[in-house]
Amino acid sequence: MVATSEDVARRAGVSRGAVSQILNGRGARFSAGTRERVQLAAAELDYRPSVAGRALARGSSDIVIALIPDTTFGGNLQDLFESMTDEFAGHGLTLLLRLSGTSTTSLDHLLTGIKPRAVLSLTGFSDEERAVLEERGIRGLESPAPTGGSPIHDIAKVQARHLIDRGHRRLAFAHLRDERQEFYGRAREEAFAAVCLAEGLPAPEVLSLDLGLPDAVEALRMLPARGFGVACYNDEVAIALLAAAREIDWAVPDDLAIIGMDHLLLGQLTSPPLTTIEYDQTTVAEGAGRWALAVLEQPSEVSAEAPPLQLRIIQGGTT
Amino acid sequence: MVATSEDVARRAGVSRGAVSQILNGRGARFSAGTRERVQLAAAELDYRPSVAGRALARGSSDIVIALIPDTTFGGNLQDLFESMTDEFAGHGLTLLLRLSGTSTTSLDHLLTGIKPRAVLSLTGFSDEERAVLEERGIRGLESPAPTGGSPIHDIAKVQARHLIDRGHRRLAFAHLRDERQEFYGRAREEAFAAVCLAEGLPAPEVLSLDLGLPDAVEALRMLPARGFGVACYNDEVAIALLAAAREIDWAVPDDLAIIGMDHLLLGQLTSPPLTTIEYDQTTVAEGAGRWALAVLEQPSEVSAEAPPLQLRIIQGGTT
DNA sequence: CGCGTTACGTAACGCGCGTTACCTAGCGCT
DNA sequence: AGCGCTAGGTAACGCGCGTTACGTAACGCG
Repeated sequence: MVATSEDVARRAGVSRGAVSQILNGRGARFSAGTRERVQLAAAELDYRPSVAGRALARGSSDIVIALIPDTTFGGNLQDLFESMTDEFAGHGLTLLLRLSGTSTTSLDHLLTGIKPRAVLSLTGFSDEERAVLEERGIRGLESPAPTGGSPIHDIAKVQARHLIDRGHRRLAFAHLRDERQEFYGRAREEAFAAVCLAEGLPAPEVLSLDLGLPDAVEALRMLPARGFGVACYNDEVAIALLAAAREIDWAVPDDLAIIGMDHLLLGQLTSPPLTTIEYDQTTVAEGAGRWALAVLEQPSEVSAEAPPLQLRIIQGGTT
Repeated sequence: MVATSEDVARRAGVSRGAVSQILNGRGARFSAGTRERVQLAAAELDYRPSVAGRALARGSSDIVIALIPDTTFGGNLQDLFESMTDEFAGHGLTLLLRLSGTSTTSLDHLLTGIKPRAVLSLTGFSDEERAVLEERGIRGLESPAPTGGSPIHDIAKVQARHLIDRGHRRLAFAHLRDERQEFYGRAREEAFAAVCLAEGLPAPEVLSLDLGLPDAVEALRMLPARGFGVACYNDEVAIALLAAAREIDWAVPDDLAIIGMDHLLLGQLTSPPLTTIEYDQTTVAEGAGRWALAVLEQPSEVSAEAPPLQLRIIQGGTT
């Protein structure tokens, strides 16, 4: 049905071993003519080595599995993974996605079974995941943290600084009440609180809401007074709070200042449009992809350099 | 590093062949004692058959690849795939995701390499994709169309009927101007137009917009007059049009009626909240997952029955 | 000529598994 | 005893590939 290396060998008039060597870069020992004949035959037959056979012989496949965190996927992120898929394909690697919400043992099964060349995560691994990878001897690739701390901390810092710069002294952090965001949300909250502390401000209030009007209103009522500046987990939370403020007739940004995160298109359609933070996901992804490829092909040089996360404040009308 | 079937065999004091047979349901010929010893040994060693070895021996792996269409992913859909991942895992299948934006030849490479047990698509395959699957002899699973037409047609119909029921005679369809939606968008538009025709109404106006205010306003200006009822590709488009209407001081729903699709949480935060269509993605996914498993395990009974897509109108304030 | 090199390939093993043909012991029956 | 049968299990092949030890010429050189 599909051409095997045996077919290629026959067509090129050589042995299977020769085909294998030539097509895998170890062909220096063969004459130019033979190399050419093999290359040609492979091309003509559209030969594509079997992942299974190769994995069996070599111990690991050419598959790279990207763990998709339980944070909101879609939109830019999707574009990003798409371009990464193409980029990897160009290097003979197959990028597949795995939703990582499932248990760690499930991940373990995946690894022992598929023997991927590497596992990739743009948001870093949990300790559990790291342990499993280590145990199975599988390469874990995570976008190295830009100097100066993780992206998560950077985001929290930028949000806090912006609110403080705009004159707010009483700050709050608004979580998305979704257990899947637990991990990142908590980190963001802590980093945010740290900035408040460093600036000599009182500890921030902490809100938590679902994306519904009643819930958002309820959250606002938890604030001790008007005049707070709220850093939101993302633009969706920000939109919800904005709607809630309108509902209870709080003026934005006077009674409530809001800064989001993500620069969602929908966030610019509110009135006033959201103040938010943009970062170029495409750049991040391309960087991560390129970096991953480099690491995979030059296992020695683990160049831990990655372009720093560029966070840009989009000044809207909510701060 | 990892236990092989040989290890299990040694530990159970039997041959490797016995292990293979017993663990694959062909163990009726073995004594109960032997079966038990093998099962126990496998459990103790946490034996997990190598995907590669199995794929090689059997011709296809236990991997199921889900093609993720270029439509918006995330949110409910993500939950859905997550639960499907778990459900598949329970049946010894590994569900991986593949962004299908990339070329068909890329899909071809994927198939010939990995030899997945099946390829799954919730939205149906393109003709190209179907051809590739056929050629490679790989099972393509698509959620069978509920009786009475595809989900796409159902959506268009429900939107049109609702607008007509609310007294609108001049209808429009609003596309999302994103080439990735091209395929589904066009189908929806055509189905929508068909309903108009059947009802003796003039052909619908066709709008197309990006999710930005200027673009949405521009789209509205393309309408020949006020008083149109617009069926939107999704809630995001609807939100954009709603914002545009407010921008140019059109009253909703009098000057412009809007019905969305998806029942996005954010769509309920607008003022007025969106009239939209909800469908239980979880149910759809679970149904699809169950169906897929059934088909895979009973290759003969291709029960083409799937629960019909339940579309429910969420009456908001925009119609 | 005789010997050592190099250039060019090939044969063969093993990766982990599924499958099938085959073997052996035990038992019942004539 | 001889035959047939079944239950219970094993040996061995092949899936497609990467890798390495091993030819086998041709060639250079004294």
